[in-house]
Amino acid sequence: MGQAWISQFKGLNALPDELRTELVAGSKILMLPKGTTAFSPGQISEHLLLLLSGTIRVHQESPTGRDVTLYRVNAGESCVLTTACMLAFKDYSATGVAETDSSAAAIPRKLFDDLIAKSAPFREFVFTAYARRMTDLFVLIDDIAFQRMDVRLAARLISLSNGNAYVKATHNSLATELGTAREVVSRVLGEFQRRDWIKQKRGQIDLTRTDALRRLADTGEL
Amino acid sequence: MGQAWISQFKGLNALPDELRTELVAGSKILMLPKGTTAFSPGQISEHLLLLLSGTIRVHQESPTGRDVTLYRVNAGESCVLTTACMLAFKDYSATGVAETDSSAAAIPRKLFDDLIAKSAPFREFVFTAYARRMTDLFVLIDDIAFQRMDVRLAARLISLSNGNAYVKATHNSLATELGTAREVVSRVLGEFQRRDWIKQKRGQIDLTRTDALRRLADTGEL
DNA sequence: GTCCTTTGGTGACCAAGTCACCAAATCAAA
DNA sequence: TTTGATTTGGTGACTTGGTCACCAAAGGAC
Repeated sequence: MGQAWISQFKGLNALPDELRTELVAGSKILMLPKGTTAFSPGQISEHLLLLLSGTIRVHQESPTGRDVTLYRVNAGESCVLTTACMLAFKDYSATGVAETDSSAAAIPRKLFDDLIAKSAPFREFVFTAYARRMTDLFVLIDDIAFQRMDVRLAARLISLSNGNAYVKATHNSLATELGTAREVVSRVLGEFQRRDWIKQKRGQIDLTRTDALRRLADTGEL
Repeated sequence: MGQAWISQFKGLNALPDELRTELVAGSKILMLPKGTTAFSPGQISEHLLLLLSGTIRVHQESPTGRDVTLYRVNAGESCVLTTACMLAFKDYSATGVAETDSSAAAIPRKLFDDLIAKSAPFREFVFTAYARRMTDLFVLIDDIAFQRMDVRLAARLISLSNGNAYVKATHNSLATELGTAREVVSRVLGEFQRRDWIKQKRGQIDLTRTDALRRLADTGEL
């Protein structure tokens, strides 16, 4: 496997070769089988994770016992939430769980700090990741506060389908995705099925009219 | 006024004297009269703002035309949202407006970048601020998604009162605070008044039973 | 005073969240 | 392979929150 992984991160292209080598040499490859907790509240993180394959779902458990998905980290992205804690010695309140078998390059705190100090392109890489996540959170807030559930669910089905004609998910997991209740998901899916936009199976939803779902997601109509 | 301002930021105490001097010398004091926009989407920010006095309300206007308060920046805090954009050249989607007459030290991008490179304590200062804001956003998401309106409104009234027995706000501005509709605020305030917890005047709310409000805010009961 | 704008009140209605169930599918252990 | 437990999904009644369409009172400008 060697050094190939670093080329996945276009933000790191701008790094001079010597730093790229240093980065690859100083970090470890981590395997995260599906379901592994990549980070969680309370444990202070000693690494910045750069996700090489798979996806990590970052979610938050509410004091009230419920759960929302905050965002996903995809292959080629960094898990920047932990860096704030790495340098600030504070703990965060969100949990990251590998949603599929995943692998990541783990950059130790010391190396991370060195690179931040030494390299402007690396700084830009890190701050871009921050900006990206903040923006994701703003969009999420807007969605939760102002968007109708059917619109949000349609959008989420499309995004979870990854271009396939089906989504593997239970009503419960979709409810967690959107921070709502299972019954609400059941109702909305029932309505989608009544319109023949989807077909429901146990633990799976087949999308038969992606166009209609997309239209609802985009325009909020029909 | 001289160099005194820097002592307001305890995160900057750890900086060596020479960097403190450099920081003070290289930044400008900015006056932000009430209502001034400190930053807004589209305009690329060239400074990191350290708020010396007053408060800045950071809010987001939704595509749907509505508005939520994301968080407030108080005196002694930094307005870290803009830094992500400063270094990442991306624009954010939130607006910061001075809520009272305010003043801030503005650190130019180049100096900010220099300090990040040179000083570990400065890095810690910046990343701590990030961690703090991210946490604020997580709490907000949780609130919007899972908390009842009466509980949220009671909490907000207490926090906006700043220990006084009144809050200067219209139903409309409170609705924006919480990302809800004016009618909802009117209803809940009506209920509070019926219980003699508050007295409503035009543009102002007198808190007569802070204890009851606090109890509702804390426990979600009564 | 007379407008006009801002602020607040209200009822009817729709959407979303909660509660309390139940039924079917699946899985594991006996 | 049968049985029992668990997971998943369906549903109706009810509460809370958001929207719509008004209207009325208060305060400022002229």
